Amino acid sequence: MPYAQIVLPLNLRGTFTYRIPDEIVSVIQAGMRVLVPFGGKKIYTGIVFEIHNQTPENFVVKEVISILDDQPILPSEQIHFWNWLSEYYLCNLGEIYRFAFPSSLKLESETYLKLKPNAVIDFEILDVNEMYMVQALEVRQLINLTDIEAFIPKKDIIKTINSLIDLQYIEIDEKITEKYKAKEVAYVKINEKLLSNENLTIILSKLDKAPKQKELFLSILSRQSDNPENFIKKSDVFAEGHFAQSHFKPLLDKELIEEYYIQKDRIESYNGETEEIEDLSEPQKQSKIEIDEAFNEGKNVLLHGVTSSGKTHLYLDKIEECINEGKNVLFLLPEISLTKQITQRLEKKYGRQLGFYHQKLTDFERVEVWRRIKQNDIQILIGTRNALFLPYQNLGLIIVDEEHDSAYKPREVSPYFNAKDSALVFANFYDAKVILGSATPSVESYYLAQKDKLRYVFLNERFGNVKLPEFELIDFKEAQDSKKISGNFSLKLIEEIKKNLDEKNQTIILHNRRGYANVVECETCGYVNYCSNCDVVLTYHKAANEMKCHYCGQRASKPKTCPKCHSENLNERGVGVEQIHEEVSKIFPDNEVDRMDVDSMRKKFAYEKLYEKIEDRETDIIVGTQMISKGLDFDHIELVAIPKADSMLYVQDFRAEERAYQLITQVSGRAGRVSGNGKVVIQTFNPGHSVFQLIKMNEVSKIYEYFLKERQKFHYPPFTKLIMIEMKHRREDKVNRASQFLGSVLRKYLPEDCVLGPEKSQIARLNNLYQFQIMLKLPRGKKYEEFKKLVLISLKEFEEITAYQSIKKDVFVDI
DNA sequence: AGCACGCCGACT
DNA sequence: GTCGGCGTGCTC
Repeated sequence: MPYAQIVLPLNLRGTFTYRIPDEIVSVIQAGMRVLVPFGGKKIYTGIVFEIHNQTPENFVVKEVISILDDQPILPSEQIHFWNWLSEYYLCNLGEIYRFAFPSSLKLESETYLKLKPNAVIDFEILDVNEMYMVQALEVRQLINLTDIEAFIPKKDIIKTINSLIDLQYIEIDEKITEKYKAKEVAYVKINEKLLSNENLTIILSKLDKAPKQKELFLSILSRQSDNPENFIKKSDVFAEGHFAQSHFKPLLDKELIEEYYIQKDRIESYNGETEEIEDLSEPQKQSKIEIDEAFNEGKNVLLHGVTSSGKTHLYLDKIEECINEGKNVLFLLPEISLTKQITQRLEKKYGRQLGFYHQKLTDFERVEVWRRIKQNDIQILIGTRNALFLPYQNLGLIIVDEEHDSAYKPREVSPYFNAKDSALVFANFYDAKVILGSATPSVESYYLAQKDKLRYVFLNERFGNVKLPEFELIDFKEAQDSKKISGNFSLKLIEEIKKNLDEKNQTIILHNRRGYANVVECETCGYVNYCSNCDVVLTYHKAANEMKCHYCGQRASKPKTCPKCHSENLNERGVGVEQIHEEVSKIFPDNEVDRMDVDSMRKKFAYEKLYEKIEDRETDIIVGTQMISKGLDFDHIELVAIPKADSMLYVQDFRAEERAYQLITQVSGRAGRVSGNGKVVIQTFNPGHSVFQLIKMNEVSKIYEYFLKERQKFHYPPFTKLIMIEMKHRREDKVNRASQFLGSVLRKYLPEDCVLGPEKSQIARLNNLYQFQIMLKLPRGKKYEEFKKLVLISLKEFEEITAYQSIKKDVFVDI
């Protein structure tokens, strides 16, 4: 007897077994969607992962209700990929399913039923419920599952439906159940019968009493005769504002014109001219040869290209080759805002072969891309991490741009997978190649390259041999002692900025902290303003004049006096980007100073407006957070200043120094892109710090040697594997006890030095949930697989304790 | 995840 | 007396 293992869109471990009814056993395949009953009355869209003949023993199996696809919607590569993801990242298949599928492809109980046309119903054999159902369907034709509850007891619904389906009396309406509808565009044309009729004058004279209608008719006629090949969009006719529906309708009624519809893609494709890619420069050609060699040896590539070295140019070249071989390309980016530039370059060449996929698309747009990929109608897909789940037919190359970016593994949305690492595995299932590209590769990728797990290709020269910016360190302590400062700026730095302004160049100032002041503290009693939902101090935002929690988003007004002792001595501590912006505006009152951070960019088109201002050189100085390190490719930025560089280093995170290096290098890449005279000034209390010294020397391999040595010394990745288990509950004692228990279970199976904690998370309470975490430091290699199995056993043992089931538990593999 | 069941305190 | 809070158990 055939059974199917089915994945349901629920956060539950594993797959569920269903019996396959005889009628569909010949057509059902892995990767198809099916409707199945689950629990009391719910119906879900599941995905067939496996078909087998093993009769399950410990439970009563239910039957698959129906199949939704006539061929698999998921290719087998995706099934392998999902299985790998769920094993490697210790997450449930259901979570992956939810994340991977546009929601209109996952129907739930909103499923409609209807009577089978031509069904001859024998009422004699029906029971009461079946009778009700058939009668209701005769009256209403279509009924969704929820409505059926009105006349049939919940527990009998599934039984009734199944038996009526068995009798071939009713069926599930797939056209209705598919929530997705193609977008249709209205077109108009002159009624064809008229065109053969030469007597247009008579027709026109009939319209004399309705001049507007006549005008409209003539307008459509002239469009049509001017350009007989072109279809006339209805919206274009109305666009000029001359005509309204009230002129249109009578013409339709008189059968002078016709209206018709054409299905259209929701996402507009580029229809302009396509052009060829320019030739590669000599250093780029060299890199290309190295990439080709690596690919021939079956190796993937880490392309380390300094800022403005033209990595994109190389990508384009490899994309072209891949397309010519008849294969498809996936181009991954950490975030949508970066798609613009790459798109502009690609769409000129590939036009409609190009597709996009990211979190900002509407559900219907996603389905459209999904289908085009399935039909092999898109050769190049540009997208963010969720684009890994599209049903590619023939993938040949994956490019992971800005591979170091932490947006590839956000901690907010489950499943918690790293898109960069997953891309390497995913590509393998298709026998495709991967290029990881960055100007500042992650330490982990660099290490893989050292071990030749990835081929390291270094593009050490800016395009056109433009010089990299020069670095200067300013000792702020010394400047302070000799009184050569003004606020947060040394006089020397002010001088540098002034010089740059005099030369009519633009300056970027990086300060990676939002808000105006980090803390508002009462000088008299020491009171600080905490968020009421989180264990976090509120940040003062002067521009919005409010206190904000950067974690839960709570806002409060700024207190004028201390809420506790009513003292007016409120002290603002901790410098935010707003304060730096204010300071710079005061130092350079005659110049245009703009701020760029999430708070100032929140308004619609704020980013676009500022972008234009910078491009038109209306802005002289841009003060911003890490946001300014991405995408600001302008020709006249010559100076990058980092007044408080130390703030980036002293963060409680073993990657803090790596992040600081990446951020500084990325921002510095904005300077002197054309002139080669770029300069970066770093102000620090600690100019002797290795990170600053190594950046200044610009000896890339030494920087990575330094990072790797530090990581090895303190047993951090890539020398160990980290798994972090975070537990949350609104009652502190409960989550504390639970985490202690899980800690003890883990220690039972794993060596003592592998388990750290539990301890309170850095933010002990977030959104009113108390948080505790356990860190697992596991060895690499074979041992890791072994230990991870033990972790899984521990987690299962923990889950068996019913008292702890209300605890939210997140597992982060490779934190 | 969702839903039913069952146990306790706050109400008409 | 009942309504509804949420802790617990279960789903192929």
